[in-house]
Amino acid sequence: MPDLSHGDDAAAVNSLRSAVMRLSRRLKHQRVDESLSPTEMSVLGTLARCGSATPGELARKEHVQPPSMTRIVALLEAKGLVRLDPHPEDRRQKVVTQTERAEAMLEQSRRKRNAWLAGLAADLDEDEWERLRAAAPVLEKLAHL
Amino acid sequence: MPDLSHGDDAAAVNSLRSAVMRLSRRLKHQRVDESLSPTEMSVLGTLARCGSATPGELARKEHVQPPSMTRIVALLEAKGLVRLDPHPEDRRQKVVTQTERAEAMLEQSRRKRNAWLAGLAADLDEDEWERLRAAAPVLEKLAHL
DNA sequence: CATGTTCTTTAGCTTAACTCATTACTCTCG
DNA sequence: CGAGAGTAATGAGTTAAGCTAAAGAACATG
Repeated sequence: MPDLSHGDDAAAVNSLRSAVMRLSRRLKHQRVDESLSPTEMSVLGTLARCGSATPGELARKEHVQPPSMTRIVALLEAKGLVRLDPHPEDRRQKVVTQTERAEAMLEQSRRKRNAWLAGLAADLDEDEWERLRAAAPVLEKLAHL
Repeated sequence: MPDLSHGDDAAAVNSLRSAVMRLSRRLKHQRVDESLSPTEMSVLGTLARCGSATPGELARKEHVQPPSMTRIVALLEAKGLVRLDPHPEDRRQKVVTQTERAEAMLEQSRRKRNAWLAGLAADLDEDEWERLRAAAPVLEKLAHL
């Protein structure tokens, strides 16, 4: 249980908010792959982990409103990275599944990401990396809390 | 020096990217103060730390293009949170300083943020908070690297 | 001085989200 | 069984927050 009277928590929240906003701005432009927005990348990543999901589930995971996810899924489908099938039990829903092409592109983007990583490596020491690794799951938790 | 051959780094980068994008979307909506965008808040925070700065400096710190900062500063000025003075040595530049009103509003928003924090406190244990505190400065570094 | 460079600003555009409303389907309860 | 309530995806229009290109003013340097 965090000590709320401790000023450091408030300061950390401040600092996190600033850093997250600035970082997200950078990430928007520093795309590992042109032609694919960060949210689209994120959706592909989610699909890679979960296998397949309905648009609604994806919207909840990405913290985006359903209409936005409809649009994103449509774009991904147009790029051949995703397939839409009817839901087996509920004909209102659809099932979004990534194609083999998406796997190939994820692999390719993983390579590019490693290059970017190498660039960062020069500026962060091992202790800093360790902190990032440790915090990553907490940030994920925070993101969909 | 990070071990790039170690797959965990790539995974962590993936995870960080996703989490940062989702978090930034949440932060956009979960404003501690209506009527003030996250970037505007961030600028006020920077000014609180640095005293005062030129629009150009602010743009570099926030990783925003100069025209965007012009707009942001203009909005802050319209809300009476910031004052623009001529630069003492270079008449091309201006000096942005926060007003007493900004300090009051920062204090008020600090209170609201603590309430939000209290909400989160229930869902994070002390170890997780510790990781966030530890990672915050690294994220800041990353943000303006 | 003249030319080029830097800082801010203006104007117009793009993107990626949002809200509201609609359609299609499912579920529940009388 | 059928009517009304609820939920899923989507269509249309809007908004927000950044961007680029270009202009104007002030500085710096040959």
